[in-house]
Amino acid sequence: MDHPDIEQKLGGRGEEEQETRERILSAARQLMAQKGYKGATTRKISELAGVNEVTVFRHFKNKVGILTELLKEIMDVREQLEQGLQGEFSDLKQMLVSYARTYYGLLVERKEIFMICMIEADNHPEVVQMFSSLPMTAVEVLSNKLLAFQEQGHLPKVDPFTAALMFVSTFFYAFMAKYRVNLDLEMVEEELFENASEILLQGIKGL
Amino acid sequence: MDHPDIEQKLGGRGEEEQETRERILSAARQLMAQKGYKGATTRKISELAGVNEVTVFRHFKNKVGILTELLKEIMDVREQLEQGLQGEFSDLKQMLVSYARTYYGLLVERKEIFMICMIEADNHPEVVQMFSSLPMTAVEVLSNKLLAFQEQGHLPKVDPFTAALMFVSTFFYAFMAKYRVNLDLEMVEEELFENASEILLQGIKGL
DNA sequence: TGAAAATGCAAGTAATTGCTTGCTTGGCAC
DNA sequence: GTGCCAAGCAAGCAATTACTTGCATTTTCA
Repeated sequence: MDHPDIEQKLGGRGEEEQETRERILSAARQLMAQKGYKGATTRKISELAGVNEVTVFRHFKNKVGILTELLKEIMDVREQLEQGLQGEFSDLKQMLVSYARTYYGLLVERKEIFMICMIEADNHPEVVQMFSSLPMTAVEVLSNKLLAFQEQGHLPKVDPFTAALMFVSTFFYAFMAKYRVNLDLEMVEEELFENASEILLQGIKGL
Repeated sequence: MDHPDIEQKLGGRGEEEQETRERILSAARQLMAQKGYKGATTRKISELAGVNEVTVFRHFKNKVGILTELLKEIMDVREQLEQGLQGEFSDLKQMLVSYARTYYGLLVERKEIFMICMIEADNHPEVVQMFSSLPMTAVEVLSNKLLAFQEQGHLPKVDPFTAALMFVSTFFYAFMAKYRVNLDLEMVEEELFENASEILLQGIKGL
């Protein structure tokens, strides 16, 4: 038995095993995002996963073990963001729209984990470290790109950091409103990407 | 004894009493913001407040009683935001800077309560209602103001909602970064207000 | 089929948590 | 003084929580 964290699927079987483990993780992910770490009791997790509570402890050393496992899911954020900026774009606006899509998509895709991070920031130091990576990474990556544009003479002298911050914040806010506060923004996401990109480029005073 | 929520300071004394009550509230505010509602145990609250645990229950019916009391502190947000837009401004930029100051100041002033709301959104329905007021109210208020400007012909046809969302998000993000994730933005707030207002108006492509 | 591995079930444990009760103490007003 | 009221103190209580142990049962694969 021990802790099968190491063995992946060595023997013939391992599918069922991963299935159970995955169900536990999924239940924990959902509950912790909703109720917080403390609110997600091991009993509730096991019930939602449809397994006995003991099984949870057979798969994970303890409750924090589950959390740390979940946290691994946001490790590769920076890479993904940078990758989203690799391609060639017809113009600056297309790049911004694309970046918005990537970032917002990333948030939605892992909404539970991000919620957990938001909620548990102060309680688990590991979380802070992991979490701080995302919001500022997103700003940094875009900021650097804008700076590059600027140095090529394609942009006048505005503060690229502030610009990046404004842009990224917008989608974070929209994300939070929709998935945390359950507010309807009354706006299609794609439309928001377009509008925000336009405004960031031209300003509201227009040309 | 009962619950002195009603009696304010009728008799001669009542100062000491309010003092204790205030210390309890303050401790709870701090702890709940840090550790969440569950993490802020009544024992920890009493310790931080420097009173006996029983005293807590002499002042509040139960633990939720403390929370609901704290939540009252964000009821008047809309008014304050609208008030901040009442005065006369020399130009649009000054108005934006002023609005940014008001909004950000509001967040900082009541950071603990807002943190509690963020954390506890799903667990306490009353919280959701209270909380949803702020973020979208801030957007709405500004959005309406921009719309008015637009109707007066002072602004071209951009989506005022998106513009307001971008603007408000920026300071919310900055606030979260500083007070939740403890990230240093390496930027003076006042400078951020200026830069963001400039960008919102002119865009990064400049005139 | 048969051994091994994974899961279920029953029960329990020590710690924590929200909250109560009964009693004492100390300060203020009359 | 005397009576009142807030607060402290000691103790406890019932529920919950993370986690364990021992054993029976099922599933899987060779």
